[in-house]
Amino acid sequence: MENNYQGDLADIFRPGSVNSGDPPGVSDWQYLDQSSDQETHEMIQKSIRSHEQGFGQPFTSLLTDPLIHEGTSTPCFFGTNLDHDLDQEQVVSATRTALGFDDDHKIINDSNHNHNHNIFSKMLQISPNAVKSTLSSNNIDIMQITSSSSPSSSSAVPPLKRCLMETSSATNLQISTPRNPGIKRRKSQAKKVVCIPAPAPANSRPTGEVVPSDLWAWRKYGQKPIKGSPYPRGYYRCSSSKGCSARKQVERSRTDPNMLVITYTSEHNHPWPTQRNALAGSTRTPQPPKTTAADQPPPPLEKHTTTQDHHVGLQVIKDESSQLASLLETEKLGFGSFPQSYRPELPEHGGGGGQPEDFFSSLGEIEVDPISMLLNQGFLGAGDDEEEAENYTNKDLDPFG
DNA sequence: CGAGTTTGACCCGCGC
DNA sequence: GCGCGGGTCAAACTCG
Repeated sequence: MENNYQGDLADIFRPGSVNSGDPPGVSDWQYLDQSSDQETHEMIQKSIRSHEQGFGQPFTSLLTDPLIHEGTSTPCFFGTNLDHDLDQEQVVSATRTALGFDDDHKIINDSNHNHNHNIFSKMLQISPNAVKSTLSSNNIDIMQITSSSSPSSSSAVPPLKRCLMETSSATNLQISTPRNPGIKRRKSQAKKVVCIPAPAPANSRPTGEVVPSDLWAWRKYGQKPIKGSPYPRGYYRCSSSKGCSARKQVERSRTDPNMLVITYTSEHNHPWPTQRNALAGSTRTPQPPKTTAADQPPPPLEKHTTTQDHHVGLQVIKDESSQLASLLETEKLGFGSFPQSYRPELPEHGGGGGQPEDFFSSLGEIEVDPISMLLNQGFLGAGDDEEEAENYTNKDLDPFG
């Protein structure tokens, strides 16, 4: 049986100190925070302590980048991974250079908002070499990839804290405690929680969410109002393959409507879909609600429209997300410099394949969301050949190099 | 026609 | 045991 587990964000942005010379530990969080406050640190360290006590793995990742949704919210991704023990050798940390940290744990490209670099490009610069070089056994599963000045977030709560707040409950649900022996219960299902910036604030569409599409085909099978939250939760299952048990739940953050909390449940039992038609699995333009306004949850924030950008193959939201789309368009996700072995399975064109151009052209026929791509596919699968990994340097992986 | 979403009903875990 | 609330099912519907 081949290993279909493709890794996730947690596998990539796992622990370790940013500076490989530093001992890993709570102190690593010093670099985390240019924007978070004491309370945030306490939340983090609380999770870390839980982790150290064996209560699962705490946060796994958090990325922010002010340029993606500059002016709306600070994107951050926040994951947990509690369903399996990761091979420590898979863990990535070499972020100081790959992700833009300098020796002082300051963030490169922070305030300058270099628009030629985005979160994805940074993520894609991670070298397998680096992954293996800075691993240690007692690490913290969180790090901030880029700092954000988060200049115009309307919320008084720092984005990081919002993420922590938003995901902490989901995380806690899965932590096994003596009082809560994880037998066979719904709550004990392995979950990965990802907090991402909402493509657009939920305003014109009272029902449902504009869910960032990913390479997987998701079919919505339900939606429920959630008690205590003005926003409904959407339920999606993988439609890429029959029998795939992968599911995800999408809901808008209660504390920050600009954020989407996506909870992934179960793993895909199949490789990435090699090709998808334009509609399959996509979130198509929402139908007008059939129910009365009184039946609808409140959300409203701001108008937006959706579209399917078939050129890039990414569902985007016109207005602020077009920025992201154009970034993807121009940078092609940085995959051009990805080692073949870490590329997703994609259709070959004319027997070509292998060349970046072919790879890029193939992107036009699938939906690509680097977030989920990294989440679900990862490029650091278990059992990566170390020798192979050493063939790639940061330069090789640097789309700008 | 086959893909999707919507939505009320149902199932079931969990707390009291 | 009961009720609440989250998760899933499936019929009805829309869309291309």
